[in-house]
Amino acid sequence: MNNLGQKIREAREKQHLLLRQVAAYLEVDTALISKAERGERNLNREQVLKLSMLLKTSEEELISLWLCDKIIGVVGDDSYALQGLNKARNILKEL
Amino acid sequence: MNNLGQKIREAREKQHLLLRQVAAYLEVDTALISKAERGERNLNREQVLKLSMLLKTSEEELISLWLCDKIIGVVGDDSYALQGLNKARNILKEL
DNA sequence: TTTGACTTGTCACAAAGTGTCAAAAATAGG
DNA sequence: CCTATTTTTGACACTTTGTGACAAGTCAAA
Repeated sequence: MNNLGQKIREAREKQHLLLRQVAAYLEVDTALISKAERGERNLNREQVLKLSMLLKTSEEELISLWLCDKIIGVVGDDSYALQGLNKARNILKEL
Repeated sequence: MNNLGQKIREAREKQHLLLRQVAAYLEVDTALISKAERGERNLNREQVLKLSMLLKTSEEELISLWLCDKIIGVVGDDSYALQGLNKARNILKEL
């Protein structure tokens, strides 16, 4: 499971949209959306942005979930994950 | 530039080691170390661990710098980077 | 000018990511 | 139960990215 995917499925069902419809909106195959919702495939930033419109969800929420998933994918189960995260956080806060 | 690379170069010079020597220790080409120190190439986890021994630097410090670089590479210049980071942080704190 | 340290670019190969398709599985409606 | 529709799955071709090695390059010091 997957944070962004979970959110997307939730929002999609709340709006009574089919995978097929979401896929058409993003101009991709239905299978891709199915997989994205279950965390088997990644969407790209533009696709997430478009989804935030279609699904009436805040851009910030969706994009930060998307980033969150990518981060977890990268530091995942490393025993120093939190330490790395904190270092990154401090560096990004500067900019 | 690169956080891990910077640290490694610093530590290597403090110990008066040559790229060649570090490379031999890790059993890779000298060029790879040169690039790693300048952030052009990534090392893998084992290599970083071995380096922490050779360079007498704490494992935690080096690995978390390594993770930090990976995180920044992924969320890099996204305008929601910090929000994503915070979400990831909260999730990882749970586990 | 020669030597040794470091850097750079390129190569071949491996690994991972991307979107699509067809078919299978699950689900809902009659 | 049967059928139609939605969703999931696995395979595929293709592209992109990563990896390690090599050879040639720069540069400074002796």
